Amino acid sequence: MRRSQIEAAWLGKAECRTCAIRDLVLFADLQEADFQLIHLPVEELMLDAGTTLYHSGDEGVAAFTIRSGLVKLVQYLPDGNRRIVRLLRAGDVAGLEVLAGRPYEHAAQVLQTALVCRLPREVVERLNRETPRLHRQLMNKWSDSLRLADEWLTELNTGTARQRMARLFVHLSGLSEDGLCRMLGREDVGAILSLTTETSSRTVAEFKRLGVVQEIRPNTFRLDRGQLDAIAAGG
Amino acid sequence: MRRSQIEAAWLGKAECRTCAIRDLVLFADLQEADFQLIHLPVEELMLDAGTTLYHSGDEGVAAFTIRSGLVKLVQYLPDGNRRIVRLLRAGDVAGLEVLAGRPYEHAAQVLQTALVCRLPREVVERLNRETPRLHRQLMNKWSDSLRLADEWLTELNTGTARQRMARLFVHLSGLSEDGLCRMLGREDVGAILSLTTETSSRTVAEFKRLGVVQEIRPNTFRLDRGQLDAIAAGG
DNA sequence: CGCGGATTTGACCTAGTTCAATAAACGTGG
DNA sequence: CCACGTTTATTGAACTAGGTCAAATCCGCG
Repeated sequence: MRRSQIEAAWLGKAECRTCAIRDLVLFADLQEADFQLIHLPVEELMLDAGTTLYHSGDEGVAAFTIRSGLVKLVQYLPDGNRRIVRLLRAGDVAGLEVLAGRPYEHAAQVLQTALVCRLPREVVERLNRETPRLHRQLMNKWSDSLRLADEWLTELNTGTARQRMARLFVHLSGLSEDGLCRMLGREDVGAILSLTTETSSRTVAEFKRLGVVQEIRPNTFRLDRGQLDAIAAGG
Repeated sequence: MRRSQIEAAWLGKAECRTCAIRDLVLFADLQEADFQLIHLPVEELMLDAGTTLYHSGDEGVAAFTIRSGLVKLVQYLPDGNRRIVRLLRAGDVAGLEVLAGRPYEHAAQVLQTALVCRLPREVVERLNRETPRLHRQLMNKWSDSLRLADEWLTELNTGTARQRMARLFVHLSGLSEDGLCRMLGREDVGAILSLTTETSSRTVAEFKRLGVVQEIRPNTFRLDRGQLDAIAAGG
């Protein structure tokens, strides 16, 4: 049982002013003067796969901007069952709920080495109070999260295992620049699509056999979008 | 194919200042002066079951506060499939996404006669710009919606048909003051739990047979929470 | 009373689960 | 760099929950 070993990954204070992906993130609209309002440090962290950003139920002291990599939000059921409710990538924000004064809703774990910025709750709250320029972005992030959650339900939890898996391949390919698709571990796939690991494995195997996907290197695939779309639609 | 017959249900301009459920809704924190900022009318509407508030993809001109009744948010898949992604009741807000400048994500339809307030986008935007007191509430509503969406996925789309149905009964009973539970049409139940109407029907029938629920009058049930919780947990 | 939609029930069938065994992949220390 | 233990993925065979198709019943309503 490791608690988050976040401390180990400290890179330094982030320089938000010159952030390369600022147009993607929460501080997109901020102007020079607004940055004066940031008094607590925004830290930059490099986190390896497997690291936990926070646990479900923890009191929220910070939200996290994902600058690169991939993070999963996991929710546990009373019966021990486990569902992955969202995947976050560059530009997404984990732990928005703390800005509404609530504890974390999920556990957040790194799937692919991630660079994240830790935004203390007070920094965001202060900025939100003092400058209206953050409102719009914050609203956008909420809206994005909600749209993602709804899509997740309708796309990845509706239809046959083949359809859902096809949609997952497409979805994941959208998360990487190169055309390739890094598939997740079979257990995680199961927790996303509401399938057993066995069925996940079998379905991926079937797709390989049919040539719908091609395994370039272990668990990394080249996709045939045409065929995948056909399957996703009910082929 | 009826378009929304919202016009037919116009009750008059809402008097937000004296709203009976103001502490529940978006304008909870507003003060006397803030109401001066409302220039466009907030309309109050009484809508019968079956009425459509808006369609997916429509350009958003207003959000809606639900004051009573029950509203479903429906999302359609490319293949014609249909999922209900959320149920809204008193205090909830439909169409928040328009405040982030996006078109409606879902279709919103009334399930049980509903009293709603129509909040023109500009009213909320103006208030949001000019008074910070709305921010907090708006944030809460976003956060509520997101939590509801995630719960929906983990509770109502995970486990066996019996478990999901048991959780739906419990969930619905939470939406009415009297201890009773008004169940939805079997087709809607299917669209919520990701089941066919037949399985929905069979499962409800089984629960009746087992005495887990008791049909007081057509489609209205008295629940045995103990047994339902047991089933929900995997009995 | 008779019509149209929703619900229930039955019989059959298949997609996906379960249980169990095997085989890769991966990290670790020698 | 290789042997070894651990984890993770794959595959098989038997089983079952839930889907499918079709018929029967119920219900509100003009």
